[in-house]
Amino acid sequence: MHKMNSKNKTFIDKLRSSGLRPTNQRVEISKFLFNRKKTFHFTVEELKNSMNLKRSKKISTATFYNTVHALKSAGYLKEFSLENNTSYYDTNIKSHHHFFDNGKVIDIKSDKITFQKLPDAPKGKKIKNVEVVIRLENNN
Amino acid sequence: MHKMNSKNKTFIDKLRSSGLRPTNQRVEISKFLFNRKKTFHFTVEELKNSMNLKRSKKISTATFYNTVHALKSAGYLKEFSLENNTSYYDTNIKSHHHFFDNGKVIDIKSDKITFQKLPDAPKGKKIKNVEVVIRLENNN
DNA sequence: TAACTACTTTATAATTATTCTAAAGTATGT
DNA sequence: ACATACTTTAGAATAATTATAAAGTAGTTA
Ligand SMILES: [Mn+2]
Ligand SMILES: [Mn+2]
Ligand SMILES: [Zn+2]
Ligand SMILES: [Zn+2]
Repeated sequence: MHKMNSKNKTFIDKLRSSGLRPTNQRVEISKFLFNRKKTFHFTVEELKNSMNLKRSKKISTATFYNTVHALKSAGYLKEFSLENNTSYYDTNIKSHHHFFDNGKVIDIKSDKITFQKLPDAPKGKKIKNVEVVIRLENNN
Repeated sequence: MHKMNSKNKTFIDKLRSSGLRPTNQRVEISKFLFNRKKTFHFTVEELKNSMNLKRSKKISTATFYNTVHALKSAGYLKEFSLENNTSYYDTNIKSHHHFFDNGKVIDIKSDKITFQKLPDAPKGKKIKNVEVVIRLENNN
């Protein structure tokens, strides 16, 4: 028994177009991920904790993992890594750059960085994308 | 009871200067890591397997982890991440760039990439380093 | 609407990478 | 050679993730 407003329509389409039944859990997760103005960078554990905190009926860990993987396979999420052993996900699926500031991740739009010189791909290979990480530290 | 040639001297100094006693295990690992012409990128598990394969007396997993961490803390190794949840280490400790080609990592010297435009650091922050990953795919 | 079936969720077990623990072994100074 | 602090090691513990399989639900279809 759940209501459905026009806002949710988008997510339902996103899910259906990925061959995923728009179950309650999936719609809720999609809403949480995509219904925001700024890019969202997260781990599955963070996603689970922040969503389940507010819910009486918790969504299971497995469903968070399943849904994030499905959305990634469908091309709605991008995976990346910091230097620990946890997967991060990015709601910005376009090729782009990042500031890394002590575990905090900030997007840099692709056109904010341009190259003067870039190496050629080794023979038999071609460049798929070029992504830059700018690591930050505090002044002084 | 172990012999010691002049080749090992370097590694012993490296270890001593890091406050580490040059035990047999640490010297062997250092030799394996640093006694090569090209940069070496590896996971602890890979290191352990390739070294222990050739040895009758195996070095323990804990010692591989301990030694790699110690060498990293001493500044002789750099840690980085691909998009799985495993730590990689790099014997090239200078800031530099990489090609990523299906799990294979290739160094790009810093001066092979130069920038035309780079964003400013957010206020209160400064740039520590800028590293580029060029992802490759096969032609056609 | 009832029934059917394939897909989904979930609790729980398993796996992988890594770290911790504490006992036995070793390097270094005296 | 002795003492002592540092090291190695097997094995237990932890964290992130994936697998399993039983119970539940969505999208048909009758
Ligand atoms: Mn881990
Ligand atoms: Mn893992
Ligand atoms: Zn991003
Ligand atoms: Zn490198």
